Amino acid sequence: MESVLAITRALADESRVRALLVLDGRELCVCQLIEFLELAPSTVSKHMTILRQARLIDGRKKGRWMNYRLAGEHASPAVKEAIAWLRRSLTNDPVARRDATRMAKILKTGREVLCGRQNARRKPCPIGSTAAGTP
Amino acid sequence: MESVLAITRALADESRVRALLVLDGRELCVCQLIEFLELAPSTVSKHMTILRQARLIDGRKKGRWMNYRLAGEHASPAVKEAIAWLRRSLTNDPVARRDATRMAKILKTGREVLCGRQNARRKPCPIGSTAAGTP
DNA sequence: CCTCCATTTCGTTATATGGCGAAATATAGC
DNA sequence: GCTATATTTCGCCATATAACGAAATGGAGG
Repeated sequence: MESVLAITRALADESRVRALLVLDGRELCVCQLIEFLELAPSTVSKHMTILRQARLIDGRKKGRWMNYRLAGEHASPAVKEAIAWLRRSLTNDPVARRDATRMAKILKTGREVLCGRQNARRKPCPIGSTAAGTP
Repeated sequence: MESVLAITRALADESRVRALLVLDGRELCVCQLIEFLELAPSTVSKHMTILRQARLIDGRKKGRWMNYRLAGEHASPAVKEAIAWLRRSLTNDPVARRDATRMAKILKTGREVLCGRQNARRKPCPIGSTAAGTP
């Protein structure tokens, strides 16, 4: 019961739902999620922690950068089905569509703008290997 | 997006999840749910309101008694799939199993004990037509 | 070692939420 | 009309939660 409640509670916040949807099919770094959600870094970090504790996402550190992606094939059936449910239920949602467009732009703007947004004069995120713009 | 969040938020509480599970395949009256959840009548009423607003359940009044059941075939795909997800994810859950056993007993004890529990010297709930002990 | 940078953790604050009891409302029977 | 009863609504309270900024931590490079 607790694992199911961890999932439902993790999904009970709009920012976390939106984050999960843009994580579909790609790995993103915290800095990209911060840009996307337009929240403070500490807030995004906490949201990611909640999603991770519910096992909805996996995180891996690459140098200074922390990447997150949706739970993969090793995930429990409950997790997999919850993610599938979210995806199906919000496929035609206007917010989700607008988010997808925004995220595409964020991935394009990439390095210079991205980290610079959060702290002036910051060194850009390096390009990662999994997705364009992901460190 | 709001309807999906209404669903996820409704599922983010253990009592509401447990109520949904015992509503599977049966219609129950508030008094039975009060007995089952061991919460105050006002609390159960509020939980049911949340579930109803998320369209996860339907309610209908029968005289003084209010019956609730899971959303039926008219429900949205998101609602249907969320309920199915819950059912599948908690099929073997010990809490859910214990709850099912308890609810079977509550249905058996029926009228005399049920309403009497909540207010001494109360008239028993009349027997309903949909399930044993449901008004 | 240092400085710089990304992220997490911590503490605070405003708001939301789950619980209760009391009051209000709705229904039944006389 | 009345009384009795089931349920909902309201108000209150304790706790949880989402947001923020500051501090702490972890990693990179010199």
